[in-house]
Amino acid sequence: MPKRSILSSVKDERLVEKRRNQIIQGAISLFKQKGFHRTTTREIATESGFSIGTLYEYIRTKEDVLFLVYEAINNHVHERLVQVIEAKDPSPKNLIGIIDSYYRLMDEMQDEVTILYQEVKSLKTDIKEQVLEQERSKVQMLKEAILNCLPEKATNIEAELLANNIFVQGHMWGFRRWTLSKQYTIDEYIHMQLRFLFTMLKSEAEFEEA
Amino acid sequence: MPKRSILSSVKDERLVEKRRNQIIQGAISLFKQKGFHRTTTREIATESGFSIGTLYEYIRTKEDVLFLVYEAINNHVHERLVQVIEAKDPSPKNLIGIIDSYYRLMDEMQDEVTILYQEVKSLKTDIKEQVLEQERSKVQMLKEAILNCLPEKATNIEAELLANNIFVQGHMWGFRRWTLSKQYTIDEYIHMQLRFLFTMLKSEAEFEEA
Amino acid sequence: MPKRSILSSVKDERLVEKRRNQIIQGAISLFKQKGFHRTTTREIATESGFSIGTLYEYIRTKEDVLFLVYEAINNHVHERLVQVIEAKDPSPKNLIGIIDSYYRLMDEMQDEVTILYQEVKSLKTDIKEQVLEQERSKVQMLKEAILNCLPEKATNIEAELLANNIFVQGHMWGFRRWTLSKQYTIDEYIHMQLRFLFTMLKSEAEFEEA
Amino acid sequence: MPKRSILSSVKDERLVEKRRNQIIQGAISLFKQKGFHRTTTREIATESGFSIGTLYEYIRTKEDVLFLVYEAINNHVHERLVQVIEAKDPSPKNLIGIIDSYYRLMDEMQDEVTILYQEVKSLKTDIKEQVLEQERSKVQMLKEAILNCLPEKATNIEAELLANNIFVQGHMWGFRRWTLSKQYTIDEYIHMQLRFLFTMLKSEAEFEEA
DNA sequence: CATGAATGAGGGTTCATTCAT
DNA sequence: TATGAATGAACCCTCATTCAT
Repeated sequence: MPKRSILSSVKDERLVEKRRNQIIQGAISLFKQKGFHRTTTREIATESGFSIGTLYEYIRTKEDVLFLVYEAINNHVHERLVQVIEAKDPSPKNLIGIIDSYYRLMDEMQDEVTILYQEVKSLKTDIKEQVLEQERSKVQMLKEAILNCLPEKATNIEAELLANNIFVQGHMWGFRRWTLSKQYTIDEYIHMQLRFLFTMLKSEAEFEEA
Repeated sequence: MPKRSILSSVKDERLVEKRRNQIIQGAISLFKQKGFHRTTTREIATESGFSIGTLYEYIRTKEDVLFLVYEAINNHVHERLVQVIEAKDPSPKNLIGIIDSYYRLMDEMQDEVTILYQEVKSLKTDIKEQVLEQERSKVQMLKEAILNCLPEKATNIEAELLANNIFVQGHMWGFRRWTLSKQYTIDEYIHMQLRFLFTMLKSEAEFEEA
Repeated sequence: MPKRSILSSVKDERLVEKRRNQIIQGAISLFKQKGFHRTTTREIATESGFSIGTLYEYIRTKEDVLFLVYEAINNHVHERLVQVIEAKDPSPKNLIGIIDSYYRLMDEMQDEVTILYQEVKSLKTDIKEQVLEQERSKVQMLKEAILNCLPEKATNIEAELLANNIFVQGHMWGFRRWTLSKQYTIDEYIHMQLRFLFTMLKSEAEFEEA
Repeated sequence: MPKRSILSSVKDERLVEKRRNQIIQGAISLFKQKGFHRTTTREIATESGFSIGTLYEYIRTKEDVLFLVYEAINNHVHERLVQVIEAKDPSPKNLIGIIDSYYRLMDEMQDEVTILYQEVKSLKTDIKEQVLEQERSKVQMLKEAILNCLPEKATNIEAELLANNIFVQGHMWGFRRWTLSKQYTIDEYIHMQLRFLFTMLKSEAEFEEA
């Protein structure tokens, strides 16, 4: 899913890839701590391991860094999701596996997810579109998993909403862990959310069995 | 719930109240459009109807404005929630009313809610605590509404999670309306979320009846 | 001839006038030494007697300074020219006086004139138009002086060209004084140019007489 | 007239010559459009057809490029002038031919001449000396043409001034064509300037005849 | 000889904050 | 109390120049 729209003045594709990964790692680490606006381009350069001049050989503006970060986070989540879903045949049990994996992934990526929520609004429209499209595709994957694994239990439109709910509840664990984690472990959180889901879909039987 | 921690050099309490409301209205209007960081203190002053010097008679730093805004938004939601809940006796039907009101409130306050998500992280810790505490109290209200209106249908811990889910799903309507509103009207959204909730609580009967 | 198109964020008109004069003096002094591009805005601020922040209260961009300078120089020349021309009735003798004054003015303003030649090209078009219009009006004044003081000696179109020649020869004294001043004093230069002019206009008689 | 003071790290003289011509052509083309300061060394390298690294094999600093350009323009004008003057025997008619050629050359080289006026001032002194010396020699050529073609019509010192006037009026056509070309075609301009010149020199007879 | 990635000083500009009036 | 001119640290970004390959 490259579709790199960010231009670089450096020609060597491999180097661009490498440097951009450094930038992404550096930036994520800083954005986690202080957010996008409070992070300076010089800090990003230093954290990435090179000079400010070099940073600007690989991006055009600071906002490009934000997009690179969004894209990287989204790609990472997307790839993991594809792996999990494609590894399994459709079955209620496997739906549990998929959603469980998704929640755990969100747990691992707490900080990254928080970054996602910060500045989408202020991105230029075309870049914003891309970011939102990336989100949409992930909700679609969850929706199809529901429809495939529990056929005839949910209408298309119900599945869509449930997929959105799951998606956001995943983020919620990251976002609101300051309060949630006082009440539940990640295991308990997942277990309860899954039980609710299967109850909603009137599939308690399948849930217990699995 | 004043608990004003923001100091002002002006003594006249009434004036402080009035000016701060001007600030809050001006700032919300600007933050909606461009976010906190892209809004300047000068703009806030102008939008509030006075000069930059005057602005600084009522706040200490720009971050104070953010807190004032958070507090105002939270208070508004809180008051509305209290109104709805206290107006009704506990009953399944009234739980529907409460949650319905909550969702509609979130619909009205889409932009304000978006503001809430943007910069909490960068607040100084003590102020952050206050903001988070304000959130917590709203989740508690929802939780108690669930426990009171549908007694014995949910454990304490289940109600807590459901309240969190509802809370976040309300925000979600504001946050993700770019995609959700293509699929559902607000009425449909609320109806489906409510049906899911009552199904989870195995209270379909009560839901149909209401 | 104010027509100030340069915006300032400061309201007090008198102060704006005063500060802009400081800027103009400071900038001219620096542009004389190192040209526009090699002068930094910080240097302009310091030379003007205030901080960089204050400088930007009175201009929007560095290019504004250039325009202010152009305008000031042009206005100065214009005013002096108007004074001289209006003080005298039209007569051959007085044409000599006018042109003599013009050349001496150019002598005084050597450095300023050099600045005028430097960056007109890179100004934004609308501002450039203004600057060129200011030049045009001065050539017109010289042309009319010729036509009025030596009626029937030159056609309209000849007077136009002669005015242009005089105008540029005035600049030339400033521009090429590194070589001209080795050959002539300013008095000799003026005398010779005037004699050439009157010869061209076949008015040697009037020249000798005056 | 090589007298190359610009050092190159490349040894092969022929290559140096070739590369420098590329640089000069590229740079002139860019300086015409955006001036010296707004042109980057990278742009010069690209326009010249090679990399930034290679550019710096043939120059030491960006200012060297400016000198190379000055020198090339001056040489070009000089050579053309020499051709014209040496091709003709001294006669009033041929003076007209010489000056006419000079004006037409200036017309062709409008942009180049504009470049000449821009940055001489900021050159280092020794290089500046060379550029000015090159100018001086051209004025001398014009002066001698006047003295030779119209003997006894002008003193040495008058011829010097007239040569300067012609020299600058040639530039003026390039510099001020935005206004001059509204009034005259190049033919008319030249004709009038020549007529003025011959009148000044009291050689109307020779002018009409030629 | 040619290349182009790396460097970092320095440039233009902004904006939160102060303080004299 | 209200004003708004003044401040300067700090930001984003550019670009001449170098040097390892």
